Formats: sequence, structure tokens, C-alpha cells
Amino acid sequence: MLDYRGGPVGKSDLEAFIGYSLKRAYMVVQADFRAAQGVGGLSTRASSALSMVVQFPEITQSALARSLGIERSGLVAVVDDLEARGYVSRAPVSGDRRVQALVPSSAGREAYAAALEKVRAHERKLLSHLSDDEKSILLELLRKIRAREESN
Amino acid sequence: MLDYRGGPVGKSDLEAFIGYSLKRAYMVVQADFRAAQGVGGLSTRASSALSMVVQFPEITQSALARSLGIERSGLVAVVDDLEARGYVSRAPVSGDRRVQALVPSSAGREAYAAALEKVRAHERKLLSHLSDDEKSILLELLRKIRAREESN
DNA sequence: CATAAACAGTTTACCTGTATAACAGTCTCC
DNA sequence: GGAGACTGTTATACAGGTAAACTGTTTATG
Repeated sequence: MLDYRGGPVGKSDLEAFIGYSLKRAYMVVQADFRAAQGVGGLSTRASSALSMVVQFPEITQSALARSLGIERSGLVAVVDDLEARGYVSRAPVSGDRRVQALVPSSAGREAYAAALEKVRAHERKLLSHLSDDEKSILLELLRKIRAREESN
Repeated sequence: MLDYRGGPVGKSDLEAFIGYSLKRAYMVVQADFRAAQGVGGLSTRASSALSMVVQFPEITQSALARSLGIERSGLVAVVDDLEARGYVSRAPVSGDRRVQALVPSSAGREAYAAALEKVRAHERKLLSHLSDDEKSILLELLRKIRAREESN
């Protein structure tokens, strides 16, 4: 603290900002997630997308992009990836030739089930020093911040 | 929920994951931060770096990178930016010709004071639907997650 | 009905933030 | 004096994201 040249540094203004702490915490979790998935594993975006497709089969790309909070254009590469892995396929929808419904394959469902377990274990381990109460409070507070998003 | 094709979608598995909620919340806060800073404003990284340099003048780049949790290599461009704006300068340190101490200019100090107020207002507004208690609980929980980082 | 407006998916280009590896110069320590 | 560690830097790659423009299709409206 006295000699911060080269050593760890005292608490700064930054620590008081939720934005800053949010980012740092996010970095920790994300890095750990990647490590847990291993090489050749799904990216965070692909995992999220696969999750939605399995839970809501025949969802369209636009609806998926909306619910993930990303751009339609950004989703294309993600779906390409999932399709190349044989986890989902683009299927035409009768009555609207613009849209393509995303349907999970059985391999996709299995991969998702496996990934789900891996991610749950990863969070359990990473957040082992938080009580269940703390976890649900955190989730609730984060949800409150996210609520800002929809009201714009 | 019944017809999720095109419309908003019900709650999914993803909502239960802290990693996912963390990311979504981070996106909301970051987008708002950028909007609050306006064009030509400092990036989040540059803001954080400037904050540290003002609070800990003559900090070295290595120490700064360490305390921000980023790579030394990534900091170079940030310091270049701050230097180009005339907010900080790289100064030689007597006794160790490897390191360069970062010292804030008066313009840098002023810019930081102004940015600090802007960021505070931004967070106050963005998080107006959270009570002070909730904010400090959130900060504390995020801090707990971050604590994982140092113990690796 | 015809035309304008909106929408779905895609491509392209770009930007930010990050990681990794290599490097030259410098220091420290045995 | 030499090995190893450290500092700042460059180069390169990648993930994730945005924005604009385009085609084909559907819906709304005059």
C-alpha cells in the first residue's frame, strides 16, 4: 500500500463501482467456464443457443437472437457451428418461407444434457464459498439489473 | 410461451445460471456506460486505468496491469491512448531503467474527476430500482466471486 | 390489386477486449 | 559473471459484438 510499485495495491475508487465489480466477476466466471468446457467444447454463445433450441424446438433464429439478447447477424455463425456439429438443423416452416425453424437432433439433445451437467458442476465448484441463499439473492439482483434492458 | 415462434419466450434453464445472468447484466451496464460517456469518451479500460494512475501516481505498467487483471501487453494500447489525450505520461524511474512510471497530468486529474461524476450518475440512474442495501449486498457477493481469482 | 413497409436470414466489414508468444533491454542473485 | 527473472513492447490470433446493406418473403395500406 505504501510502496505500490510492483506490489499489490490498496483499494481504489473502482471497487465501489458495480460496473467494475460486475466485469471482474464476469471475467472470472467466463474463464472458468471455458476451462471447464475444454478444447473443442462449445463456446458460451453456442451453449446458450443449444440450450434454447433443445428447450424450445422449432424456435426461429430471430426469436432466438431476441431471447439471447444478441443480433440476428451474430447468430448465423453460432447456428452454423451447431449445425456443423450435427446438433441442430435448419428446417423450413410451412406457411412462412422466410423463417427457418431450428430443431435439435438427438445428438444435440445428448450434448446439451452432458454440457448442462458440466456447467452445473462448474458453477457449484466455482461458487462453493457462496451459500444457496447468497446464490439466489445474487441471481435476483442480477435479474433486476437485466430488467432495465427490456424497458428501453 | 405457447407460441414462442417470433414472440418472447418463457424462462429457460439459462436463467438459473449465475454465469449467464452475470453476462447479461454486464452487457446492460456496459452498454449504458458507453452511452453515458458519449462519443470520444474513454473506454471502460481507459477509465479504469486513468482512475488508478490518478489515485496511485507513479504506478508502473506492470503493477497497473496486475491490479486491473489484464495483460501487460493489453495495457500498452490503453496507456498510448491516455498519453495521446495528454492525461498521463510515461516517466523514467531512477534506479530501474526497465520500468516506466505513469504520472497523471493536471488535465488527466480533471478528466478523471469529471468522468468519476459521470459514472456515479450513470450508476445511480441505472440502478435506481435497487436500494442502497441491495447495492452493497450485490457488491459484496461480486467481491466474493472475484476472490476466486486471486486464489489460483 | 398494387405498392409500400416490415420482417427473416445472410453477408460483409469493423471494433473492442483479451490471450499468447516472442523479443530486447535491464536487473538480481548466486 | 552468468542464469534466470522482470519490464515494456510488438505481432498475431480469436471471441464476441455492432451496424449497414442486400435478397427474398410477407403484411399492411392506399
